[in-house]
Amino acid sequence: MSKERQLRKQEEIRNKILEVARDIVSKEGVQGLSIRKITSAIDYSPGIIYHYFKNKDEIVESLTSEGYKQILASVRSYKRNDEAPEEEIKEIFTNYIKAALAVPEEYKAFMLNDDVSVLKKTALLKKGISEKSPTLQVLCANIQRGMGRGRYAPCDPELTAQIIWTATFGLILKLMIEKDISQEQVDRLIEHHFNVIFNGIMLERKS
Amino acid sequence: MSKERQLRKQEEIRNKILEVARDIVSKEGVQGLSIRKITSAIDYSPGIIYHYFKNKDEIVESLTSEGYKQILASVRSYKRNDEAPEEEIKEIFTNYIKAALAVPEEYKAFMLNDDVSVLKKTALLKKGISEKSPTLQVLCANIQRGMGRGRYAPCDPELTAQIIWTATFGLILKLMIEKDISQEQVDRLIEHHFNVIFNGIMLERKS
DNA sequence: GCTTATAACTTAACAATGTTAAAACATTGA
DNA sequence: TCAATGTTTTAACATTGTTAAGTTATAAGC
Repeated sequence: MSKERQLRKQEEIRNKILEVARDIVSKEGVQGLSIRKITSAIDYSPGIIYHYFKNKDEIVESLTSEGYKQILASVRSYKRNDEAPEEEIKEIFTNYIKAALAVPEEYKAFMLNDDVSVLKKTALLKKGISEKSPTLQVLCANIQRGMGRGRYAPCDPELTAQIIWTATFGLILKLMIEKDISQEQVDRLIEHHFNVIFNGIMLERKS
Repeated sequence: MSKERQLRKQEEIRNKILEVARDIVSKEGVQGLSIRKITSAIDYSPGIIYHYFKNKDEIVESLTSEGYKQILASVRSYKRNDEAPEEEIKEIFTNYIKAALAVPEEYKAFMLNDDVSVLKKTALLKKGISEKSPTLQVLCANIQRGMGRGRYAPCDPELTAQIIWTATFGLILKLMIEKDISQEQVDRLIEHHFNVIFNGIMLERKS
């Protein structure tokens, strides 16, 4: 009768741990997180952690991948724009950027962790990349659409998607590291970022 | 009479410490570096470190900023190309990327350290940015040259330089995190990266 | 309701980390 | 040789993640 209640209680504490941990991470960064900080915040002894998690890494992984899921969730809503796929790309990635900037510590930890990073998962330059990352998938589809309509220059869509993706990734990290940057500056940078990606810096195409 | 000899000996040990530390970092990453690993490698006791360095951070900073200087040094040689400044840009940044890929751990630690990172120093969007970073400076000058000749679209050179810079930064990190990536793949990505930046993905300029 | 088995939690310790103060040793200059 | 200065070690401290053994609580069976 209490089997489910027991499991629910267990989940509850697990979530409490994650909640407190998330709080610490958002305030002091992922390196400011410690087992004892967590347990003292929930009035338990340090050892208890290992009843709910394998180790500290599992907490961090759980935390950051949840954060990334949240980012991906905020990307789902975008309006189809068949004539100008680049508008769709811009909208999707702008959402992605803003969502990432809302949880910078989680994002950095998730992306830069060699073991988990999406950057690693999306085996670069190999076919079928885009299936693993929804963002890359949509990006790829849009590029193909623009290409099909003769609006974009002929290219390898997956390769191009990777390039746009890494470029945007760099912008995000820059925005996170940079302090004292206003919302207007952020918007202006994003604007210019996509302007370069769509139009390039040159007036006439070469080669 | 031994004042200089003494200083030289001091410098020698300091360098030995840095050398050993660099070795550990290149093998085990910056997080694999520990005071005791260093001192046991040079057959000293842990405490000695603090005779030559303020603390561990100073070692890491010294290490990574040296690594970055080395990267910048490899960028100095490029051939002037007044008709096609983008070729110069491409050459400079390709050198920069390759040099960074040669010391990935140092580069990552240097760039992502909130306290030291160039990303922070180059107060974004403010006038006079480029003076602080030689790479940005040259990049900026090239953009202005291309613009002056009516080869590039009108833009804020400093802003555009920042965009190219962050985009390339993202590419570098991606290349570092991604394992099992061949030299050809790296070259192809770099090629495409600059192709997008120079030409954009669209056939005709919009807006 | 008592007993018992299982789950939840604490305690205390371990090893590894950065760091420091005091002591010991070495070297130099007079 | 002696004192002063510089160099290195020693031993400790506090903080980390982690674990094994013990303790307490909870639930199930009779």
